[in-house]
Amino acid sequence: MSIGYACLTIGVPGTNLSRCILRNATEINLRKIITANLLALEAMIDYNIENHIRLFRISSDIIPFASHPVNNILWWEDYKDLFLRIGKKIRNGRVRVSMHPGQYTVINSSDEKVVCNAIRELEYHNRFLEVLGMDPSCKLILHIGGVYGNKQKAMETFVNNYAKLDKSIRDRLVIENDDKNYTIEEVLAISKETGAPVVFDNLHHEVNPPEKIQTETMWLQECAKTWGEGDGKQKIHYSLQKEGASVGSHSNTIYLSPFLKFYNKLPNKNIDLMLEVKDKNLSALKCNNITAKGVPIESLNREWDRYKLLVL
DNA sequence: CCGCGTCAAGTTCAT
DNA sequence: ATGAACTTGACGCGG
Repeated sequence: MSIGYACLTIGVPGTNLSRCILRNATEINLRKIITANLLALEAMIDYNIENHIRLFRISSDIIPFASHPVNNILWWEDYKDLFLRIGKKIRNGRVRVSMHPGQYTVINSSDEKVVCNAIRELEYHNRFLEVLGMDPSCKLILHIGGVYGNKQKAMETFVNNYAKLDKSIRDRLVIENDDKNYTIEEVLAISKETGAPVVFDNLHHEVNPPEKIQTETMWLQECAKTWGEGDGKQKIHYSLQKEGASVGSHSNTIYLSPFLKFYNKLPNKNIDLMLEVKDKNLSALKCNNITAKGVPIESLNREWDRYKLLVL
């Protein structure tokens, strides 16, 4: 099992991402940010490899306004060398990367323009992974979208619009249950129509349980069946509710007791587990260290010092 | 230079 | 009908 984290690396110099607001998005400024962010991404990848973290979600914010008309930069050509260099590190380091288009990416919208923008957004993410040279086991994770007062119809819209996507995007797309609208049961039904693999998110599942009552283990096994030959290992998302915060918000850190309880119940340990947690790499190290074998002790000690300094 | 309000996009829910 | 939450911390402006 690889355990990974999303988008940002805590406490490591040179890994901070830059951005700007729309009215400052000049070509010069955008280029400055893109270069800085690609170097930051490289630093995050270096860190992950050094610390035996083999699962990582790349932030959507590396290229600012990537699917917005204000950004006309041919970044996939102009920064190709940098992409190739980073991609090589990712492959040699055997890191599995993914991306997760944001909440605005809604391909089942009743508004055609929204769908159009969502497709542009998917194209951006897919291109990013392609330019890095990542194979289709490096996934794009997407929620189903809105309900619009008629879930059955909204699910059909998703299936129809999914079918219209380029094959290269379809080959990467993975769908996930969310905390408000679509339960794991419904996402699995959509998977049946589209063939898209399903990511099981434990907290979303807890907060938004399906009508059909069955154990988490059984849902995990059903999701496992949706992962085909070229899709790589089954992936799941794991997070804990932040105490005292609104329902579905992520905890600051992963507490080992509930994590181990979850881990021990997993029907198949040969899967990849993405943590969604505020302390990012620190929890990834903690969870990797308690489940994995063969992590060098000096790496463990160094990271524990870092962890104590920042979190405890 | 410090601190606090702001930030592309969509949807749902609360008021 | 309008606004906040979702989730997020860096930016950017005003003091």
